[in-house]
Amino acid sequence: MFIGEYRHSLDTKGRLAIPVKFRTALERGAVVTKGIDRCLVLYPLKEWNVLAERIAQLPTSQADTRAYSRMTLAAAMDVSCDTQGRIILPEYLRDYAQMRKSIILAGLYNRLELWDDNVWREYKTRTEEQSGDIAERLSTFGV
Amino acid sequence: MFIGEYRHSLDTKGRLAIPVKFRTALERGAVVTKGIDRCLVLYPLKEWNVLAERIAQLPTSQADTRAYSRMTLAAAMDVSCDTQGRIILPEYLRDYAQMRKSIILAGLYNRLELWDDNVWREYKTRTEEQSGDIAERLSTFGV
DNA sequence: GAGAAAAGTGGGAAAAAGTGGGGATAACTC
DNA sequence: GAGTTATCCCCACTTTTTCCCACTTTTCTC
Repeated sequence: MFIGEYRHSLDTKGRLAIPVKFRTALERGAVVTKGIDRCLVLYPLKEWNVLAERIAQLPTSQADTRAYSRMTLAAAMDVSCDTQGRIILPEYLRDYAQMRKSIILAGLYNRLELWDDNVWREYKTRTEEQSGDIAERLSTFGV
Repeated sequence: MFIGEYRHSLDTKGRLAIPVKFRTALERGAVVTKGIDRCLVLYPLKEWNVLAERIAQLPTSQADTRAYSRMTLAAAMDVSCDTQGRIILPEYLRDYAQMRKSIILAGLYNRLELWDDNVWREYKTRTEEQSGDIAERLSTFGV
């Protein structure tokens, strides 16, 4: 399971090293896609398949669901670690997540989130200020 | 299954290279036709047959379904990869999708969508603005 | 805290993928 | 049936990707 925060750097070829701990969980294949709040999400293939299957079932007749499947499925890209344990992030995903050089890898149990360092810091300061309010609202979910 | 976004270019002969990953899925035959939102859709023959069968069942009494079957069935053209892994897009389809040189191939699980680069970018900016609303409405589908 | 091992980073070279165009063959026209 | 047009095949070039080696930094061990 993925937990913890790591900072690695993106090289000029768009490669990102995966922490060793996580490599075995991804060696049977993985998929990166867009996440909410300008981050990327990396799923092990098994996790991804569940998600993709559900999205593929959505009707193409409605503009909403068409847009949603285009954004999630077309944005997804299957990746695998090279012999050095790195994955390649396609340009269109790096653009979306405003990635420069310093990248944060955040473990979220069944998935890894990838953030540009700056975006991550901004997000953190923004949410930490509101952490009290957020906690309040979470009570609905039994947390 | 098709996922990911690829940018390839259309040459003067109307040929478009298919990403290597996808070629095996299409080597038993494929069909291109008009899609909604000014894009083209490329189906492996098997997927196409399912769709065609379903369209053929639609009632001819309603103007909507008549228009839809005409658009999809009459516009359809069967294509196959040449020895370089390219397909030829007929002129009337290129015109419909306003295709110039730079083309986006978007994997959507059971099919590939083909977009002119400009149209794709426009569509994306338009939908990204509304992405919050879309997510809200999608909750209806349990996503 | 020094040395060894492991993890992460960078770049050059080989291989693969994508692109462009010439020319042979087939089809179509008058 | 000759000429024109379109289609397909093949070759050659360019760009991108992948593989591999080497270096740096961090972590661990004694």
